[in-house]
Amino acid sequence: MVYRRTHQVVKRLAARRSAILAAARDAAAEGGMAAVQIAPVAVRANVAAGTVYRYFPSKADLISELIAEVSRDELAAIRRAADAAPGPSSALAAAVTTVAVHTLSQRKLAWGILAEPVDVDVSVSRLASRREIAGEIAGRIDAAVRAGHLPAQDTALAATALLGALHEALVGPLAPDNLDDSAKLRDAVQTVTLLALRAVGVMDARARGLVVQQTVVPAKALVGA
Amino acid sequence: MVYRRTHQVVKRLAARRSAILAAARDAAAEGGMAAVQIAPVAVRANVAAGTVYRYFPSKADLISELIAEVSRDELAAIRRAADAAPGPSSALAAAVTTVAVHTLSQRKLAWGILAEPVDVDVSVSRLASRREIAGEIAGRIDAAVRAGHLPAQDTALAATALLGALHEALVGPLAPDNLDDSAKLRDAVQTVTLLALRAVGVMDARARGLVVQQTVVPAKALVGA
DNA sequence: TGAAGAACTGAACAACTATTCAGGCCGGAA
DNA sequence: TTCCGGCCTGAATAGTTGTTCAGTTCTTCA
Repeated sequence: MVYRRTHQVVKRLAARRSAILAAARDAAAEGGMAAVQIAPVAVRANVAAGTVYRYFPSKADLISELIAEVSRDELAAIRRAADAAPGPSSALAAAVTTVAVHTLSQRKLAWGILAEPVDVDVSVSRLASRREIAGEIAGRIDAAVRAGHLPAQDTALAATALLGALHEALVGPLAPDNLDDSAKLRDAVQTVTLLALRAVGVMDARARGLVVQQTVVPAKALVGA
Repeated sequence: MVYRRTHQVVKRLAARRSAILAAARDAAAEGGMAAVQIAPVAVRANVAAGTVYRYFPSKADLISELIAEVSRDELAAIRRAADAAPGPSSALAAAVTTVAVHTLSQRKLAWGILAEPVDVDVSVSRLASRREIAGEIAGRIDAAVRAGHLPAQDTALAATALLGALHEALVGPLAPDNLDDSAKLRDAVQTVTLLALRAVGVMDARARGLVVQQTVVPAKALVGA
């Protein structure tokens, strides 16, 4: 063997792989999953179309990894926010708010990742990612139920419904299209969070209190949106 | 002019048009919007591919009309159910239940019509249809608010969120895939209806009562699903 | 520095599908 | 019955886009 990968080469390969993924992410953020096409992504990443296939066996694999990456980020953010909360209800509110903020801050990307149909291969991996997030929410609901803050319920179904409500209200085709300034964004986040909390059985007054608590931190995240 | 359309010919043309639309609907019900392809639809409708273009200028027009048709049916069902209810809260519950039942009874079709991305031309017409349904729900929420049964709120956003919750919980990729027997179907409908009513501010106890009221009639509709 | 192998290129290929159109068919009027 | 014009057919066309691969360039190491 007369050729071995140098550390520098390994680094360059990794960088290129990241560049391709980033290019795919940018494309999705601009035009949804339909815009993630090999040729344009390759151009963005400054490589030839064929090179993409040295890093990803197929387009489906590329998209799967993109989805996994975005979902990982979101899940981490949810956990961070929820774990920092003082109690289970507050944690649930934080989790819901985080989902809302993340969704809003990259609407097209979220739409592509959440709803657009893709090959079966991709949909399998997407399903796994979404289940993780739904499971996290379900767990938070469950904690609040066990703490006696919420009535007993099918937490998995509730979590799914909550995510559906958030996504539809914030990025779906019926979502208001004038969520331009940050005041409106914050209003929208608060409104849907309130709806979500009441849906799982939080009393109106208490829900409003929890929503207000969640206002400060996420508002900052929206500035960069 | 030596040729004029006979009544019989007019009828045949209309029948053929309906057949094509029905074929498209069947295809969508089986495999989502992606399965609505000209050639297969033509085969189903017992016509040649080219004939489809004598009835619809393009595939986008065909799909637009399909969506409009399905939405019209659903909207009519919602209105019928809600108008038969004794009061505004009951009407809202009836409307929500109707959406849930309709959605469930044709999951693939609903998914295709609600979420799958299509050409811009189609998305415009789809948006209009969905707005009508969301508007109907928003109106019912508004009536309940005016009657003092619900707190004041952004009814348009609430309606959108409700639809999102229903759809995601019942037909989205996270929806439980074992909604096979009618008992489970009824459970699912009741659960999401309860969530939806609580989301807009119906008190838990009252919401449960409204949900029970709505159980009998729609259950029958599900038998044929 | 040169040989060997890895990485990259980008044009060609392949698969899929909406759309067209020249030619055949059928129904209507006289 | 005959002629005419709209209706229908379905193979060919055209556009799009994922994937391949022969040739080129770059990297490693003796």
